[in-house]
Amino acid sequence: MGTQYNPQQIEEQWQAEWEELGIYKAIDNDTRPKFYSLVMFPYPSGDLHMGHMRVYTISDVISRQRRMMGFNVLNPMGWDAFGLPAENAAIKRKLHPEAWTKSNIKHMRDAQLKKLGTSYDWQREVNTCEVDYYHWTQWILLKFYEKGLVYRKSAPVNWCPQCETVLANEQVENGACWRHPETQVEQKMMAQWFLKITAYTEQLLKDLDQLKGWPERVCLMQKNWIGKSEGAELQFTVESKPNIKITVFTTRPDTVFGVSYIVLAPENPLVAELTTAENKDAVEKYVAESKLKSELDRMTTEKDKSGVPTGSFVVNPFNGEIVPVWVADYVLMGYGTGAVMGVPAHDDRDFAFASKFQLPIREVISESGQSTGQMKAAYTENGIMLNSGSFNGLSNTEAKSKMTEWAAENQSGNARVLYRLRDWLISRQRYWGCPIPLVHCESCGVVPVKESDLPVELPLDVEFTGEGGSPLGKSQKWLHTSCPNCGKDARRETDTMDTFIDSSWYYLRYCDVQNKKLAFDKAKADYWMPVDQYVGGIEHAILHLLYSRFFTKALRDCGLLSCDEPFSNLLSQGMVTKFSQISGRIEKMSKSRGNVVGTTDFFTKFGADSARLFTLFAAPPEAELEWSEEGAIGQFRFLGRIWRYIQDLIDAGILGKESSTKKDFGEKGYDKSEGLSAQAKLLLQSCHKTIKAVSDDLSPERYAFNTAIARCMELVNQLYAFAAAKAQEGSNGNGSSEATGNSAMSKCSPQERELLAFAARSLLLVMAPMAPHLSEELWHQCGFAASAKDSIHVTKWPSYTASLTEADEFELVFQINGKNVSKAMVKRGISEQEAREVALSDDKVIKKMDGKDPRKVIFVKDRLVNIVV
RNA sequence: ACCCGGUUAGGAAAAUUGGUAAAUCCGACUGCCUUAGAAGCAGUAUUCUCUCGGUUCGAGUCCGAGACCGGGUACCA
Repeated sequence: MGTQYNPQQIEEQWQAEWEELGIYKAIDNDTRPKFYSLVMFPYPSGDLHMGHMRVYTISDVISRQRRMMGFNVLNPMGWDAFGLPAENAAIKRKLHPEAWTKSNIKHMRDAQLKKLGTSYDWQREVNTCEVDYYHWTQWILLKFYEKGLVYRKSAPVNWCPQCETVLANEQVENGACWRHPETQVEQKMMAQWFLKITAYTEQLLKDLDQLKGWPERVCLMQKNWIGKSEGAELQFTVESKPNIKITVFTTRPDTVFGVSYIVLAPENPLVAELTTAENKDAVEKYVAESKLKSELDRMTTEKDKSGVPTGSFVVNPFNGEIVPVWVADYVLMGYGTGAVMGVPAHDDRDFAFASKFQLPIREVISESGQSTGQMKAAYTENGIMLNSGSFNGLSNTEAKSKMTEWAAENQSGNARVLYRLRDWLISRQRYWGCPIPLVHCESCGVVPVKESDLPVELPLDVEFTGEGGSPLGKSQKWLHTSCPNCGKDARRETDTMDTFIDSSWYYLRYCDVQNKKLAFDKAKADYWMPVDQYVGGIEHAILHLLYSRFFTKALRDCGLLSCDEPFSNLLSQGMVTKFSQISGRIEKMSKSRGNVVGTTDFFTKFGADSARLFTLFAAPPEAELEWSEEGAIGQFRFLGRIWRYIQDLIDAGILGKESSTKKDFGEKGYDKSEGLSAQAKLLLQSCHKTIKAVSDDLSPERYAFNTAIARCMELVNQLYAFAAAKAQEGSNGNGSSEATGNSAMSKCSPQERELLAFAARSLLLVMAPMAPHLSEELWHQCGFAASAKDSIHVTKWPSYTASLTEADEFELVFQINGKNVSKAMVKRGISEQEAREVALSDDKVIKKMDGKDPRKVIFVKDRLVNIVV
């Protein structure tokens, strides 16, 4: 009797063995084709749960299968280790962020990711909070600075007057400070550092077309985020002050004859200039109120339009009409020119505004070109121009360009393309981030730190109170330095970088992690890049992926890299959910919802292989997956079935290190079907079919892990059916309840023994990427391994014989008028003529046809005959 | 509001190009067992693919309309 399947006994042992053998090491410039497999590296928050494990499992299966397919696989792992939670932990628990982060990393790496049985090349581990890494983050920033991609300007920040510090957006809860729910957060203008991502807007937009391997919706989200809109800028001269012109941006220059007012954003500097004495109080009050509103009111869905008139008027350049200038907070200073022309007849928002304040509504486009009278809503469709002077009668799309031309000729406007994408604010007034390597000198201004003086290290002796401004500013020793330019006293920049910067180039550092002279060697990066398969959460569809694309392009333009796009293929795995006691609903697995399933308990009870199989099996990778303990145990049962079957084969002497049964079946696999029983033939077909199906399912075109596992289960079911049939042989029906066992197996002929060995071999190989521990253990037990140092994970992926993937007979279906009537077993490849004869002589068909003549007969090869009467 | 995506047995899902709907797992049920099982073996059942209309010899699959569910964006001019 063989041993029982006990994952605890085998998993840890093989994990150690793999590490020792170094089989997951990626080799620079190897002759095999390269495959760069990447998973979004985690923030080391301390503990991973089953929900997190999904992405690592998927990425690991891809890596392992590609390795078996003969690729030189780079499958690295690292840590996105800077960030706010470490600082919060420091404030709360008096623990230094570095200590907190490092102990979390150790736990996640050794007790969680390794225990999952992942195949990472740990020699390439990257940690963004280590000097070795952020040295190069700073170096890259200096390269960008040289290129003019880094600049400083004033921008609003969230400011808590109680803490006297800047808050990240996540620290603002319902408009209040996360530490002081009673204190309203204010918007304060401060000088901030920006990265000029807008220099790459068009490339970022255009190259989305190249990303054929990305989910369409991610491309669409990026496209919307970039938000290209084509239109025109039009100038309206202020009536009382002709030297002042208000420039508005509009995508609808064709509606300019319908302008009944102009609106300025409250922050627009023109507001003060244009407000007349009698309107001063009202306008100032309104501006002050809207300053406070911003955060809180953005949450409310339907906002009532508000606004006040400035008392000034402007002239419409097209028709000379005089229209009033208002201030309203539905106009944003940050987009376009901070001024908008109000066309109530053809814009929903303007319609609402005009209705509320009884401003005129003039129709200038309609379906027919005729006035439709009293309007009840804005007409935003295309149509024919009216009330528009010489442009009347044109289609509005035609008028758009004609009117823009007219504006340009008359010095009152021009065509203009606008993007929603803004420059990237990278300043964070925090401690636990990468210091910005710039120095402020009284005489020289902003001066970059010399490359040779990098890295600018984070000082470790900093106090964390969470109050009184940036922690770095309080470290006097660190703050004061000398100017790299003139040598006089200077101050370091106390802002640190947004952590999205750290994660915008980590995939490049993996290519050359040890480099002490450069962020990465160009040749090595060019060998590995682009990433062949990136796997990660949909929550990074916009920012992380867009920033990384920007970095790749900017680094390319710095001459450091050759590729245009970092990630050729992207897989966004769905989230893992579970019923939450707190909300009473099925929700995303998370600590706050109280529905997490820990990894350690499950791994010790049922093993990592069962956890891996369940997360792969329960849903396709992009779909949501509900964690189910019963379901996961089902996978444990499945593995137990494989284990017991193979033990029986070993007990029967069919397999095992000492057994003499053939263990390698060459390129085509075992392919002798002559002399096999019907049941054995089915098994042989099942083997070839499984290899084909799993190969297809694990290919990048499909990544259908769920069906791959289902195919493996079918093969196992077929193996049991074969054993049951064997047990029946000669035992007169009421045989033993165990299908397998020595008695059944020992009845096998030498040919059947070979077939079983082939089946076991094939099954273990195709299961290896998904259940790496069990496959490896049984591989060795069966004697398939060439030596103790050999591994199934570096064994060649099996091939199959196409002709053996199907039975030579199949059920030909007979339909009458598309409805199933009958069927019959016939030879595969039967000709249309033969099939037609068989169909027309079938009893049920004759009966159903009732003597009628077939009008038409449709034949689908190896499937059906459809008789139309 | 707008833009995506989805809806198949009790639950999760399969069905590469229109061609026998329901592979596989969970759950339920039945039988077997001289180790009665969170883990064995063998077997059974459930229903016609959300609704309506169209194209077709033939539609879960393609087209149109609607219902419901999920996601993204959110005054972007």
